[in-house]
Amino acid sequence: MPTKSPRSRHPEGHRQATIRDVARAARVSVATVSRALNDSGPVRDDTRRRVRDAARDLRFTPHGAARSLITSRTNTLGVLLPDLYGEFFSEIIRGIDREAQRAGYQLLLSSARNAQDEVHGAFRAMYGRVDGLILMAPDGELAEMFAQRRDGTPIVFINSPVESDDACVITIDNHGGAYRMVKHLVQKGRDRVALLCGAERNHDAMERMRGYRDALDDCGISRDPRWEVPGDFSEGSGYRAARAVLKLRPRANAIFAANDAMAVGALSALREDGLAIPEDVAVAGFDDIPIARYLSPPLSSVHVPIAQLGERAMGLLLGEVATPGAKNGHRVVLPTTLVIRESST
Amino acid sequence: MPTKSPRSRHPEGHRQATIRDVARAARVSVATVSRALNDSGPVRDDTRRRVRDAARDLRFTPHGAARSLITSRTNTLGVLLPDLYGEFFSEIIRGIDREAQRAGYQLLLSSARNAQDEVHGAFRAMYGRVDGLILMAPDGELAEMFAQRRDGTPIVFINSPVESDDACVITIDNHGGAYRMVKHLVQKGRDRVALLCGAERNHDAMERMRGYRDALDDCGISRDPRWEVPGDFSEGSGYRAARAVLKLRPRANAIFAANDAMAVGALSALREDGLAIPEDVAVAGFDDIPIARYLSPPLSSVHVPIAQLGERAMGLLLGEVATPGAKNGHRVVLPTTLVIRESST
DNA sequence: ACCTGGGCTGTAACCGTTTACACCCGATTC
DNA sequence: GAATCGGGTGTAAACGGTTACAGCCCAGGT
Repeated sequence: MPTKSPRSRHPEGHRQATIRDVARAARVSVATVSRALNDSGPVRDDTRRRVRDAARDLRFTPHGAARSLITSRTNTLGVLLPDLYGEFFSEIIRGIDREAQRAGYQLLLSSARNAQDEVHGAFRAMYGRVDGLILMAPDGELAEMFAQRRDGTPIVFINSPVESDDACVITIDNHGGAYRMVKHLVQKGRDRVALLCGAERNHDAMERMRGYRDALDDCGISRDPRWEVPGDFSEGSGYRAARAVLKLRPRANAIFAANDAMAVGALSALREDGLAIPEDVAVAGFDDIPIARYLSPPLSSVHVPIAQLGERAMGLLLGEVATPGAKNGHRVVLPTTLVIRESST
Repeated sequence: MPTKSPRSRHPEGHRQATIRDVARAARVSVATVSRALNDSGPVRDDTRRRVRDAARDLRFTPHGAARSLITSRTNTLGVLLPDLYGEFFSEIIRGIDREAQRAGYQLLLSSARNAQDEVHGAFRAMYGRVDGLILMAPDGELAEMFAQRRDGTPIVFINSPVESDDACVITIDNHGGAYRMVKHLVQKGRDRVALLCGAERNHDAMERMRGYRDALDDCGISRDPRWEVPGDFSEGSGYRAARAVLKLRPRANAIFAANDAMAVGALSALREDGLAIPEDVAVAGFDDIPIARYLSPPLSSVHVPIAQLGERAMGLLLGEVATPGAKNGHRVVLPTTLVIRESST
């Protein structure tokens, strides 16, 4: 006959032990258990031992939600990215995770295409489960909207065009990188440089385009708008964009892709047409994702310290979380460097 | 003079509104607010409207931890991976995320090299914040240890060698894939096939090696232990392993890498030595990560539906979470298929 | 006129922790 | 020997939601 006790034990399998169970087993109060396990107050040595043993025997694991409800700390940080596809995001997550792990934090991950309601939904779902948030929103409008928020949650923006100067935002030198890469191509004697553009309404893409244009202008090379072909940062779009470029006459003798994924697509389009790289067409990308050096030919690219970008963002966030009052708006711009490999020599 | 009220308002900036604030503003009880916002009970239309308006005005966001404490549902699932580096993990996370998003779940992500205490630590930190867990532990001992656990949390194992038949585990056909790939190489006339091994104590790596050996044996080709060179699944180790292979005489005329990352490293080693692929040495990998087709030459590989692996795992977990009692041990083995590209033609 | 029933609402218990506060008690100080 | 002190412990109030339960009110049936 089943007991009527509200806490019938082991209805089937084991119920997770609570702090009360441990207290009962160690013949002390819950307060003492808490103090003993967290070293948060005076406890006699033998009491502590009794508590620890009981906790071990019962396999006690403190309930995370309960703990954070009262302490209002979750030891978790949210990460909200526009996408999860490809090596760029993989690397940035890795950097974020590495730094978070070092500081003993967990990661609550979400991806949301830049649709506003999706991002807001994700944000709502995270409230009360995170101490802070890393947000990557290359879409300006969205980023600014979050920068306006004035609830307590610290936010660090990655690659987001936010103006508010009390916001924490970390970006990379898109313009400078693109500018120098295009100049390099020109110096190598290329005078017809095509650009495979990144996604629309994307701040990084726009900055890179600006760098491309400025470089050509400064070199006194006339630009041809037909050579700025649209893309969306994916391999497939790079492939298609390159195909489009190759149809134009006179043929371009260099292709600058707004990111490496598109450059990869471009490489395979060129190979299909039997064009020699870099002899017929030089190719360069942006991001310097890990495999860039392993492509053939190895891909010249604007090096972005991707993992470091993640680490620094997390570092900023950790600082923000530690000093809640300090509304210290930080702005960090990571430099980009040229990595010249065979694809543009 | 500062008020002594325990709930002094807006000490600086805004405090997040709680359900009590909404109740006060709408002149109803908290119970009614909860019912109105969650549609979880009868509420008069105009009351509901008042509540909704108040919630909107106050920017009320329910506190996740508080909610899950009482409902004992978190709408979050844990993901514990051995590493985060490279396209394989990136893809699997993407698959997991896609399925989780569809079902309205969040993801709590952790990576822990297979050190036992790290994994246990991550697990402890997740308790009370997740409804279930996806665990990838190619290390047998560790996986088995978790399979033994009998607390309530549903766990789904990916690519883990767990025997217990009431566990949920999803794997891929490592042996069959490797076997068929090696047979393919032999059919192309390669009689000296080297193997770049994966990480030690790794179940996938061992299965792939078994497939390699069985295939050679079945083809009546004598195996040379020197041609099984150690690696650890990274590009760098693939590069070094390939270098080691090339030192051996007679020279191998095919290299089968235990995963694509190592194959990428091998390709660049071969290129450095000026060897023609596939004429001098054929190369094949395992996983068929997205960039495999964009390498040059495009890489033959054993196709693994990586994203699908993640999706299916999440699907299994969602089922498990939905029906807590059903201790239905599931075992799914996803088939692998050969994708032959130029690197082995 | 009374009972019944159902729609709407409020009160309060509960989830599992942490922690302010009070208490007890033995040792030290004057 | 009283007062003080401080280490060790327990009691109970939080934290912010959900929900069982009870009460209220009013329509409808007898």
